[in-house]
Amino acid sequence: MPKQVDHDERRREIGDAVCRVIAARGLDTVSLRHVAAETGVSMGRVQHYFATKDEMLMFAFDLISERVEARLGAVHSDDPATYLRAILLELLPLSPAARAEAPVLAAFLAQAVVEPRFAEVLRRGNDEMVVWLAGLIAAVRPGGDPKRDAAALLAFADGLMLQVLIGQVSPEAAEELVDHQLSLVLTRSRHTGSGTRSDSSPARA
Amino acid sequence: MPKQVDHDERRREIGDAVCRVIAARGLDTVSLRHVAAETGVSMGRVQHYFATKDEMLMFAFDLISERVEARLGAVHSDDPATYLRAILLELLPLSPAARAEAPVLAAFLAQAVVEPRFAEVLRRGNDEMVVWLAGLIAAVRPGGDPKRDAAALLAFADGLMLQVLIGQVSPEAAEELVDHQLSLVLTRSRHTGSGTRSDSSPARA
DNA sequence: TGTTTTACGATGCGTTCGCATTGCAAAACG
DNA sequence: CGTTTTGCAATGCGAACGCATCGTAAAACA
Repeated sequence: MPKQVDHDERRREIGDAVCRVIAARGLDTVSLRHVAAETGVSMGRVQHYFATKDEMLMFAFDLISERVEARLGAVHSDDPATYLRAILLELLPLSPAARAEAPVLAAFLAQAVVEPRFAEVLRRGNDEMVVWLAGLIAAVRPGGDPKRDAAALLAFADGLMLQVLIGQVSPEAAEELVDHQLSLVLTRSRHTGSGTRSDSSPARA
Repeated sequence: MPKQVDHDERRREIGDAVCRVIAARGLDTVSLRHVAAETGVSMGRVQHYFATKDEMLMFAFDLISERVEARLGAVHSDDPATYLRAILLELLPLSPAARAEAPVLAAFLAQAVVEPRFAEVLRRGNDEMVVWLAGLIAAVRPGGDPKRDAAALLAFADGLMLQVLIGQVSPEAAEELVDHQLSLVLTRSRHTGSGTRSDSSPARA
C-alpha cells in the first residue's frame, strides 16, 4: 500500500474545500469536480474519501458546526454579562474566522428549510445554545424568563448575521445593535405576561 | 396569431410555479423542466415567456417580493403599537400565505449572500422597512433611537422567521417572542450610549 | 523478496441541464 | 380570404453532473 495517510486529515482537507466553495459561490455550485479543483486534487481522490456527494456535504456541515462550536467554546469571561456579549458577537461575521464560516452556515440554514436532516442538527445545536445563554442571562438578571430571552437573543443574532452578510448592516452597527439589545434584555423584563397588546382589535385588515 | 393571451398573467403563472418549486425542494432544484412540469405546460412555453433561467428566477424574486409587500400593505391599525405588532407577525410564517412565501424568501435570502444582485434588492426593501417601522416606534415611544430599534426588530423578525421554518420555534412561541421583544423595545430604551459593557476586559480568550 | 493491499488518477456511462432551432396550428389583420 | 404574425410543442446539442469502473504506483506485510 502507498504511504499510510491520515484518513481523517484528508477528509478535513476536502471538507474544508467544500466550505470554501459554498462560501464563495453557494451550496448549489458544489460538485465533485469543483471540490476536487478547489482542493487541488483529482476527482478520484474526492470519491475515494466520500462515497457520495451527500456524504461529503454532511461531513462539511458537521465540520463547520464543530468549528463554530469550538470558536464559541473558546470564549471566556468571569462576568456573565461580558461573557454573554462575547458569545453573541462571536455568532456574527466580525472576526476573519467567523466571516469565513458565516456564509456556509447561512447556506446550510436555508437548505434546512427544505431538508429536514439539516434542520434536525441545527435544532439540536440551537437548543443547547438556548440552555447555555439562559444560564448566563439568569446569572446577570435573576427572575423573568431566561429561556425566552435566550431564544429571542438567538433569533436576533441569526437574523443579524444574515443582515451583515448581505451588507444591510455594517459590522460596527451590528456590534452596537447587540449592545443595545443586551441592554434591553438584561436591564428589566420582569413580567411573564403576553406583552404589548394595547387594544383588542384583530390588527389585520 | 393564436388567441391573444395575457402575457403578464402567463408570466405570473410560471413565476408562481417557480416559487412553489423553491418552497418545496429548494432554489437549486429549479430547472426549466421542473418548472414546466409544475406549471403543467411544456418546456417550450416556459422558454417562450422567459429568455433565460436567470430572468425567470429574477421574476420569481420580484413576484414574491411584491406579494410580501402587498401582504404588509394590507395590515392596518389606528394604534401604532398594534400596527407594529401586526406587521412583525406578518413577517413570520404564521398565516397560510406567509407560510407559503417564507421558504421562498429564505432561499433568496441565502442566495443573496453569494449573489449581490439579490442582496441589493433585499437591502432596498429592508431600508424601507426600517424607515417605516422607525416611524411607528417613534409614535409609540418618542425619543430614543427609533431607527436602531427598527433595525433590531427586523433582524429579530428575520431570524425568528428562519427558526420557525426549521421547526426550532413553534408559531405560538414565535408570537409570544414577538410580544416580549416589543414590550422590551417600546417600554423604555431612552439612552443612546453603547449599552451593556460591564467591565473593561476584552471578553475573548 | 514476493504478495497483497491501499490510495488514487483516469476514463466512461447515463442522465440532466440550459439553450437554440424548427415546425406548425390558429387567430388577428389587410 | 389569404397573409402574416403569434404562441407554443418538439427536438437537438454540447456541457456538466454523480457515480462506477479500471488501472497502477507504491508501501506495508509475509
